[in-house]
Amino acid sequence: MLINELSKRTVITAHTIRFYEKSGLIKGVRDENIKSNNYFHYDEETVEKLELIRDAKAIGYTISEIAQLIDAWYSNKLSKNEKLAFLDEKLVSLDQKIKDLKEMKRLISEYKKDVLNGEC
Amino acid sequence: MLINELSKRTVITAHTIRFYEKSGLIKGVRDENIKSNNYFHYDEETVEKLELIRDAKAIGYTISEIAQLIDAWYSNKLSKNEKLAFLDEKLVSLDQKIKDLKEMKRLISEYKKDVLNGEC
DNA sequence: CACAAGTATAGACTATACTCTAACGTTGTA
DNA sequence: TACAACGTTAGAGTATAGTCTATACTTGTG
Repeated sequence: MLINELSKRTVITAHTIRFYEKSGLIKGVRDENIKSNNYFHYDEETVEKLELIRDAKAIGYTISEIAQLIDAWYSNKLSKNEKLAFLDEKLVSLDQKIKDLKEMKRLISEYKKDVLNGEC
Repeated sequence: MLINELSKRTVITAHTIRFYEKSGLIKGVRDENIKSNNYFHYDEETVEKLELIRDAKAIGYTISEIAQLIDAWYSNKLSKNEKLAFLDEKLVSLDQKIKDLKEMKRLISEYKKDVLNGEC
């Protein structure tokens, strides 16, 4: 598929998709048989990757962290053990983030009590 | 206390503290009795605020969200009901973030299984 | 065929959140 | 008293993550 379809399917603008491509997160390929243009073609895997990018961004991952995640997911730059170690690291940091969020919930709930009691 | 002590106690650079002050997150006061300089003085509440800023930043809140949080916490710009509504909103969005993080954990765990089984 | 819509590239622009530099005045200490 | 350390302000610079514009060529439609 071409960039316009990819954009429509992922609800990410073509500009942003090209930005992700420049950043190395995704990679389109050119059709050698077509000499009249040099349009990029994208596959289903790219759709998946863009969905992963959206999810990972939503939880606060940076572009370079997401690039590493995509490497662990889709490329063979890492060995099996390196992939597992990297994914374990991510799981640990996600647990930490969940802990931080719960602590903030506790803080806000406590403060809510004070507000209810008219203490501030 | 002066900015240097505040900086040491919070482990936040004076530059960054001044940036937060410009952004309206904290507020130092000048001592009317001292005419020779116009140094800012900070109280314990400012230390607390900077700790709140650190915590809130860690979970992904922006400066302007933190400014609102500090208003709900320390100022009287909001009525009791407005404060409660704002805090409830924050609790809901924290729950959503926790859900997102758990979903990402699930994704990563699933992928880890695939890697273990040599499926990718 | 005209012309709207799609595609590529380079580069400018924006917002957020710092981070640093310069210039200059104040305070504390050997 | 010299001078290092501290404080203030204005403004420049950096990194991240887009977002938009201009230019130019290609493709699809009435």
